[in-house]
Amino acid sequence: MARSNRKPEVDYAAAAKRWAESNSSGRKPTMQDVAHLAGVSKKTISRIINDSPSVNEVTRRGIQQLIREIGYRPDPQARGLASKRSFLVGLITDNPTPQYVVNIQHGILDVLRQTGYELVVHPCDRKSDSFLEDAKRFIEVQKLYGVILTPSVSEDERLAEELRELGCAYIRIASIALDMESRMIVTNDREGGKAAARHLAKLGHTRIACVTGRRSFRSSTERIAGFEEGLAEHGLSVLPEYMLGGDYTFESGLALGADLLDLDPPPTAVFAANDEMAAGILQALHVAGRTPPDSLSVVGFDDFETATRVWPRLTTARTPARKIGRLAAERLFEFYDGDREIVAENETIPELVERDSTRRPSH
Amino acid sequence: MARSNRKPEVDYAAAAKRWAESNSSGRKPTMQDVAHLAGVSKKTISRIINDSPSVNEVTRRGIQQLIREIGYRPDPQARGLASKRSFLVGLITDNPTPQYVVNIQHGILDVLRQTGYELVVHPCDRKSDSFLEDAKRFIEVQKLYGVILTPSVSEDERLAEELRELGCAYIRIASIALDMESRMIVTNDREGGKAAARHLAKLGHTRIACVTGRRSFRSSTERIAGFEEGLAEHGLSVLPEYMLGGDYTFESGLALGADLLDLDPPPTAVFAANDEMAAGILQALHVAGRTPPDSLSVVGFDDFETATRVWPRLTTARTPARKIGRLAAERLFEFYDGDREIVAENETIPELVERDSTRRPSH
DNA sequence: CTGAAAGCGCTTACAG
DNA sequence: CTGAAAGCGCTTACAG
Repeated sequence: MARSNRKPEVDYAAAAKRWAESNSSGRKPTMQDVAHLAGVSKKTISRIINDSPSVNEVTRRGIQQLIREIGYRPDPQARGLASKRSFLVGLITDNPTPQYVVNIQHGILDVLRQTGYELVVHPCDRKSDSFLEDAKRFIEVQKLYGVILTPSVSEDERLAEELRELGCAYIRIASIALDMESRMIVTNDREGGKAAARHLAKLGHTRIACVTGRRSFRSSTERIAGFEEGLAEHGLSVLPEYMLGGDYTFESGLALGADLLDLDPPPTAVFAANDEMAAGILQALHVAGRTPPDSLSVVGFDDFETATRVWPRLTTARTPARKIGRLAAERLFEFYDGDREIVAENETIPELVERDSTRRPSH
Repeated sequence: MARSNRKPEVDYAAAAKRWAESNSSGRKPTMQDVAHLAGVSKKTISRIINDSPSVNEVTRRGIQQLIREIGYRPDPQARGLASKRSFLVGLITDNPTPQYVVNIQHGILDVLRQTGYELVVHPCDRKSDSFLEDAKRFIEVQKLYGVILTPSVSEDERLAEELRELGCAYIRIASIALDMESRMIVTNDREGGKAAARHLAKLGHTRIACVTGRRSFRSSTERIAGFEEGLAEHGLSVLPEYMLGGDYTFESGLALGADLLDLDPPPTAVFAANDEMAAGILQALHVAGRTPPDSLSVVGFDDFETATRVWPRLTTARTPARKIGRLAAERLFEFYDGDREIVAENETIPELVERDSTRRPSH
């Protein structure tokens, strides 16, 4: 049984067996137990679970095996207390679209799973007076490992500033770069707007309306700006009176959809800055007895469930929310690892999905 | 400055001032600091933050004020480490409807906000081999204060058993009582099904179809059973060949909606066990060139966003998800407080919302 | 590459 | 009603 390496003194398999036999009570092993069984100090076990490079390779392998066999799980609370940093990732959102939020969550969890980190959700109201204070307390008290921010909280400069002061890693998901590359996932909504415009222009539309989100939402201004750029490529533009201001809700789409019908001459197509408003426009048409896309083509943005539930099914620019969540989480961990090179993507491009809500203008 | 009570020895306001002056570095106060300033032991501070009754009232008031003034926040990690219980509530879900999940989350957070507890989300796949093991590790490693389970994981007896063995408080949200009262929030889907049946019967429908969810989903069997009970009150029933088996997805509704059109004689109304399938049926009708509810009335279940996005807007039985989440969280904390009397509701009744997808049969 | 000592900020168990 | 001591399970900072 000659070993090819030194350090044959410790038989880790036997140690595991010893533990199993002496632990009839089913007590969970602690770092102390592992250290004792392996004949090393706690510090060495600590180095191993923290992936410190300075541990003898043979020792490391053996102890990793031992850890697996006896089912040792480091206590996140103890680690947190000692290191002043928890194993929790915070997701701060103020986005009202459940489909977006849940998909982002799933994307983040795709990365967190099996890492020992958990996701703590924190919806908030950015307009509340205590917003900043609440967020600060949440981050500080929980000693979050890092935070992921979705639009529109991601656009809040004061919150980003606060995070930096607290020394908390964060990733901002937004339609344009608002921060250093290592802290951004950019969704490039402008390109999605462009794609929507090109699609309508190619179908032959010329009298085209827009329903925007609030001006304070960067995603909306980007989507609309992209749309206008795309139209301009074809020598087209949106007349000022065809530019209607919504707020990303279905209800605003429903109300503005009715307004759209009163426009003279009527537009033959409309681009809504998100699917919820596009769905509202479709419903307004149904209420008025129209059968879209007969007299009006409608393009949305996001491609969440709503897009395929409505009739006709929406042509829309897709926001790949789950992927965005995944990228954000990957970047968060790279950021913190510091020296590892950043290789993950940090940008997504919306892709236009053509369905039944758009067709050539009928005349 | 005579005080009406003994214990005038400690001037807490002065103590707070002293802290503010001596703490120019901005260090967060710890329990030790508070104890020192108040001239008591840590144990007394501990009693106060844990609402222990055995503290002198005057002392308690003064120290609570002191705590507020110097901004002391107990460290959840340290508390967790010492007490072997974290300040985290887990939400274990395997429900694919984002609108449900997000609303439940919001309901739970309505209760958790300002308590210091945080919500950790844990979507899972109940069919996975490692499901039970994963859940166990999550609960154990994080030392969760408690867990809230939504359908269908809430229906898993092995998981409930596991939770009991781990000594972890839990609340099951389900359509019927599956556990002791203190561990259940019952949604009574059966009543919703009944209401749907009565509505259709009153409109004069007699040839009525059903689209069910999977038989393994209790909510579906309850909804359908309630529906049949409601019909029976009016001497009606669903013919076996009018009973179609879906799986709660939009896609299954779309496929079965097409099948519905081939039935001879055709039904004049259909009850789908959730909105997603009802939306699928509506779309199948549109695809076939029908204009519901002309030839077919459709009733759904849930009243999530989808219900009002589709055309015609769905008549449906409402699942008050946010309220359900709130009740579950309230119950979770009562359960743990032990001796407090349980007064919160533990049951919700779906309410029928009448919209445009149902009308009298046309003949 | 490895370890001994001290400490993170609380609670527990006990004593009075 | 209150407190002194020990300990929860780790990491840090230092030393070698």
